[in-house]
Amino acid sequence: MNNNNINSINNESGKARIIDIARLANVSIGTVDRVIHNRGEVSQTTREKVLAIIRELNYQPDILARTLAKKHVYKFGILLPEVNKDSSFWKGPQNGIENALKNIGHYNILIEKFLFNQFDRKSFREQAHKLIEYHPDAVLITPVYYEESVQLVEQCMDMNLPYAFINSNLEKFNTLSFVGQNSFQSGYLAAKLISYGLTESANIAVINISKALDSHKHILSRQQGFESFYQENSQLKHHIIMKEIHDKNENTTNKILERLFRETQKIKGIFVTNSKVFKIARYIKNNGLQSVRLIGYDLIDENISYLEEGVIDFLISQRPVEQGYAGVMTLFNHVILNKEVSKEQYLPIDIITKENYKYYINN
Amino acid sequence: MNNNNINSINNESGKARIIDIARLANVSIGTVDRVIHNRGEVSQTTREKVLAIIRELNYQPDILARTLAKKHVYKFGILLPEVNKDSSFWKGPQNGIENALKNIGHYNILIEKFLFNQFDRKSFREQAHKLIEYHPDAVLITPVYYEESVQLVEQCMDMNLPYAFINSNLEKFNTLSFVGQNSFQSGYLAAKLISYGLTESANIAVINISKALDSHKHILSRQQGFESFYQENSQLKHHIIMKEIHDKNENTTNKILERLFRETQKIKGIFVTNSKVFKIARYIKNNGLQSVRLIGYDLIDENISYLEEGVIDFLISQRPVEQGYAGVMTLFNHVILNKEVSKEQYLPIDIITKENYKYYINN
DNA sequence: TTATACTTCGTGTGCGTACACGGGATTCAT
DNA sequence: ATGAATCCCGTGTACGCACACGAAGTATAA
Repeated sequence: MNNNNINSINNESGKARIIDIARLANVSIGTVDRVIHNRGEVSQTTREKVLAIIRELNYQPDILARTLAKKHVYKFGILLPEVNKDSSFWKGPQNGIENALKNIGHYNILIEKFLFNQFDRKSFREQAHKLIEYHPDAVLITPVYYEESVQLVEQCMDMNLPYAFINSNLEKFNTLSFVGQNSFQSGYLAAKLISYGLTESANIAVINISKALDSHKHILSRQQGFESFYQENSQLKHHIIMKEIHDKNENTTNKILERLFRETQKIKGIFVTNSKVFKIARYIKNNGLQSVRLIGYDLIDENISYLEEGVIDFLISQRPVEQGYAGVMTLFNHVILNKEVSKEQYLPIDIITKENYKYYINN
Repeated sequence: MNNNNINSINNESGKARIIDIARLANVSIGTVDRVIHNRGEVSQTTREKVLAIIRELNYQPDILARTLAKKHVYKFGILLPEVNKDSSFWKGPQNGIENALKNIGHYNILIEKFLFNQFDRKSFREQAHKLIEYHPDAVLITPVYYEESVQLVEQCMDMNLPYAFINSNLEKFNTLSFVGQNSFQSGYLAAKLISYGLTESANIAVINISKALDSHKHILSRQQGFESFYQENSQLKHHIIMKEIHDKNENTTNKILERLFRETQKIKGIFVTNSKVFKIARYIKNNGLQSVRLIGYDLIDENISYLEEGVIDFLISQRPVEQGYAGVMTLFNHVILNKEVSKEQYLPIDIITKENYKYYINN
């Protein structure tokens, strides 16, 4: 009549439970629990017997029941730049973080963001300090300043805290994972796009716009990727001119550009190595310069209108939302699910144009 | 000493539980449960009192505890084309489905795929029948054949089964959601890419390659989008030639192409409206045709080598993996989480080149 | 031997929800 | 007034796991 087969070793769903292991090992669930969590107080023989059965049944703890039973609230600390008036780029990762939280929020997870001023080394240091004091269970870092990041990472290692990087990488550290873009290849792609169908000989400008002198490593990689393309395609007869702009105000920028266009004829293309491409676009539009191919980075609000008007031809997107999302999910997979996570998560190098940008704007 | 405040209305985490509602309403949790699940056997007054408190506390059931307690296994039935030797495109959605299952598999979810032969209407009908007999809790449909899809959808409506579409849409039905690409806009973008930097006057061929006469609606939209771009940019002096190829064997295809190139001079660009672009690429490569810009759809294995070699300039990707993923997640959000899902989920129109394709290949 | 300490293990309770079961209260008919 | 039927509702158990508590067993010393 009733099929409550109490002696069944597995339940009908086929998934092994702690009680199944316990029965097979002739011990109680308490003992199995101690073995699973390495809590000691188990004899060597029992321990091995239980472990063998766990392996044999390929036991995977039920994550729902575990979360429900465990009172612990996991805390993720995230160090990333605040949204500033210069660029809305960092809204992306923040949205991605929120999206991730919506997906995994059921699992007793608390996320605290520590936002620093991208252009202020001291602010980075302060927020890093607060991050540590927060006593998180895992950490996501945007390593903007090298030395300070190294220091932070070393603290994490001392405290046995898992950490991952987004947007840029500190390669020499054994991080859980890096989530971002291959900067070199994105620059390489930019060169391809700018040269595509440009058969005549031409001058191409590469412009670095930055606040301070220390251009970030991935900015440099973009530039190198760009140059690498032209080294491999020397038949193109394109000549590259490098230009650094330390971005104080619009006036200085304009003067530098005036001089550039005065001194160099036939500039057919400009590659801006970061999201500040709208500043160049503004100049081009105001001065009625036609037929200059312009390419830069990131689908931020400031760039969209110039993309719409055709002043900017292409934007390369780093999938900012996905960066935040994948960063959080990486911590989650490692800390809560104990899953393997891949060390390098290179996100696609999206090509954005006037015709497709609308479908890249989410949240 | 101990702060087990038994009379606390909310627990420290701030989330309202059933027991909190019960206490506030002076009833037992059983009654609250009956109200929540509309099981009747509750007086009108109590029911309203409980509902009021539920609203006031903004009670959200704990999805983990719910899943744990409920024995029901949710079944999702998915109707989609099998991977065939003509194209590996449908591997993408299948991988996406697997990915989704890995994410939400803890929630007692069973996914059954019903695979039909894309070129066989009868096979579609049979699998649709099996799908219904499977008695799923929700359904994901790739509506390849119109009449049969309509019939299937009507059955779903009769059985009160939620259903969603991926890849292509049946617009007149009130589906849960459509996950796919804006075909018109993708064709529009293709025209932009093919014309970008092509200043000379030229002939551009648009080629439809299909097995049967019934070209799918979204194929037609792609073509219309392409034409639309040139109508809006008549200054380009590009002339469009349409060509239908009913793809029996390579010989027939080659003959048609031979005639095309013989009769029409100065073909500078070719737009293939689906993933069969590798067939054109093969012809172009074998006949040493240089400087023909070639663009088509989908990052499938057959196309990659031609992309590598530079025969295909661009591929437009429909994010096949994400289609499968988003499709399953849509059912999950609706059925298990009772979340709102957006009616139209248009995925980005990715531009794939030799330089960035590697970062789009996952799983 | 008895007292003490330490090791090893089983039991019980709780996490928040679902659902079966059955008990008290009310109504209606006799 | 007594029985049966009906309507409402509370209680208990289960889901799979974590963890506290304490009990039994073993070893060591007095």
